[in-house]
Amino acid sequence: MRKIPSNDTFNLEEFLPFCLHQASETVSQSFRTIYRSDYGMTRTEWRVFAQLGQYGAMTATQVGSSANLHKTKVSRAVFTLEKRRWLKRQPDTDDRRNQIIALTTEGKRAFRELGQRGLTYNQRMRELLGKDRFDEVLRLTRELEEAVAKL
Amino acid sequence: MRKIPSNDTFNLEEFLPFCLHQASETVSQSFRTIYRSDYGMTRTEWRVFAQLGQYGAMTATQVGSSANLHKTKVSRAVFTLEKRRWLKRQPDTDDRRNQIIALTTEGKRAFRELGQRGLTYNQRMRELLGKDRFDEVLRLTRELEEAVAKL
DNA sequence: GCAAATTTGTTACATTTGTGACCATTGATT
DNA sequence: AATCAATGGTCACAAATGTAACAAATTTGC
Repeated sequence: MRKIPSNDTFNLEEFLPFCLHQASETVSQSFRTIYRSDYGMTRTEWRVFAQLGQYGAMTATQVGSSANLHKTKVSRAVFTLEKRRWLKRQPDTDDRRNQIIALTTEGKRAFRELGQRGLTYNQRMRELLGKDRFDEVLRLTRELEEAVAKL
Repeated sequence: MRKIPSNDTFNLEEFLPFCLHQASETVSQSFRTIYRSDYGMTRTEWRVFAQLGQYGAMTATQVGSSANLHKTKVSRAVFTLEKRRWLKRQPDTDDRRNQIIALTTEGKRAFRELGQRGLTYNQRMRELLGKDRFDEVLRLTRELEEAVAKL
């Protein structure tokens, strides 16, 4: 009596969405305390903030498409971050539907801090996992997205 | 003037939580339509359901620890799946706090269907990504969780 | 130039999730 | 045995998200 072959039977432990979700959530939660406890941000807020810190001023739509966030999520995160005075909006004179969003001076300062924490976290994980495997993970995440696009 | 080195500057595109989240969400959403549109299930329900289909009867706590779901999430998913008559609960005579949860006959039938869809999806992704890379992803997801545990 | 279609962003409402309190039961300490 | 702590599960309330409708600005097609 042989073991059930994984190739013609559903097996959760080899099911890509499940495995990825588990790993991703485990990793995300381990970083969460930094933006959450230390800065009182939600995951969405942190993601919007990081986009702006990384790439500079852009419109809400651009934030959303770059980080894969629905426009309502972006809208709400922008509102909250604005209240915190970490970003401000400017009307776009070319297309008055847009608003250009950019970090304030204080927002940039906060981003330098948080970016530093993120860098430290990343380096730590790179050590723990091994640099080759870490880089392999990054490469594979890109390839995964390309693969899904071909579905 | 050289490019900013990735090793001493925060860079979103190499930030593990971000990259993993993007890939994981992209993959999850591409499978979502199957349990969602076709079966009207939420992600949490599907995850609880898959645990039970895969591993058989167990307590709510076991479901949660196996799939990394908070007990309230499990509790609510179990309630919904029970209404749908896909699972039922039995009191545990050894420890009357527990309830043993198991799929019903109809639940098992549904799981065979959904499992088949999942298998097909997984095989498709394996082809698209390449078997080696696919297997590599699965291996790395496990190693990632171990790495986080050492944090 | 103008009506219809599209895009940007916000809002209201419904659904889902997070958090803490809670009850019932079991285990541990004495 | 009596008390106290720990565990399994549910509930109520708050916070976050998804969805659809919307107004305002722009683009398209005629």
